[in-house]
Amino acid sequence: MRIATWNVNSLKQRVPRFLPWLDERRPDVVCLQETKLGNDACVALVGAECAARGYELAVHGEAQWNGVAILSRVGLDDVVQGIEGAPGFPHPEARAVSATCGGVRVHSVYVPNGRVPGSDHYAYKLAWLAALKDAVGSGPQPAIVCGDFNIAPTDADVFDPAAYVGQTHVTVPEREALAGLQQLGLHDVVRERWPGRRVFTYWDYRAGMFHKDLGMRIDLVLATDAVAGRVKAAWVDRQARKGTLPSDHAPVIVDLDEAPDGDIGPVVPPPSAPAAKPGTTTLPQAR
DNA sequence: ATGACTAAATACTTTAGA
Repeated sequence: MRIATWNVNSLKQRVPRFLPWLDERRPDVVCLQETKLGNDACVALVGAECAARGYELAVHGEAQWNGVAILSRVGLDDVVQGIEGAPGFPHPEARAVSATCGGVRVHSVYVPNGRVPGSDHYAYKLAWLAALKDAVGSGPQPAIVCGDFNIAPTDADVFDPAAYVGQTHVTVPEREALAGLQQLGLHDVVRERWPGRRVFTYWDYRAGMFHKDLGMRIDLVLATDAVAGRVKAAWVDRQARKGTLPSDHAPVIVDLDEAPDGDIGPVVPPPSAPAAKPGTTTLPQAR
C-alpha cells in the first residue's frame, strides 16, 4: 500500500500538477494539506477526476485558507473531520481529517504555522499539537499521521540552523510537542530510513532556494510500530517540486508491505486513468 | 534589503505562508 502526503498550497492552482502526479505515482492513499477550498468547491474541482481514478474523497476545508483531504482507493471508512477538543484561532480551522484506509487509521494534518515564537498563534500551535496527540492516542490503531507539521524535528532538518534561531519551526517547545506526539509510539519513517542524510520537503519559492537545496523537512509521516514495521520505502518526491507552477512543498511517499495478517484492505479494480507513457516515469532516487 | 515568491481576498494593496 502506497501512502503519500502533500501540502499542495492551493489545490485549485495545483490541479495541472496534481492529476499527472497521481497518474505517475499511483498512491493508494493521499493526504493533502492547504487545499484552500471549501468542501463543495473541492469536490467540484477534483471529485470526478478522483472518482475516475478509483479514489474516494474525504474533505475538510474552508474558503481561502487551510483545508485538508484524504483520497483513498483502499477504503475510506469512519471519516472524522477536525480534532475533538482542538483550539481555534479564534474559531476552529480545517486542519485535520482522518479515516480508516486499508486497515490503517490515516490522519491528514496541517499544523498551525505559529508565526512568531511567543505570539498567540504560537500558543495556538502548541495547544493544537496537544489536542492532536490526545486524538491520535485515543483513536483507532494502527495509525499513521501524515502532513505538514510546520516543525523541523532536529537541526539536521533545516539547511542552516543558525538562520532559524529565534524563528518558529525549530524552537524547543515545538520540538517537545512533536516529541510528545511521537511518545505515543510513532516513528518518523523517512528519517529512520535515511539517517544522517540531507532530506527536505519544503523550499521557499524565493531566491532559488530549491535550486540550491536550501530547505527544511517539515512534512512528516509518523507511523505506529505495526505500520512502521511494514515500511519498504520512504522518500521525498523532489520531482514534484520542479518545473512549472509547483507547490513550495514536495510530496512524501511511503510504501508499506502487506500486513502480517494479510489484511491489506479490500481488493479494488485498477483505476481507469491511463498509466504514464513509457519512458516518462522517473524512479525514486536515493539522492 | 526584517527582501527575494506565490496565493487569496481585504483586490491594483494587504495578509499569510514558513
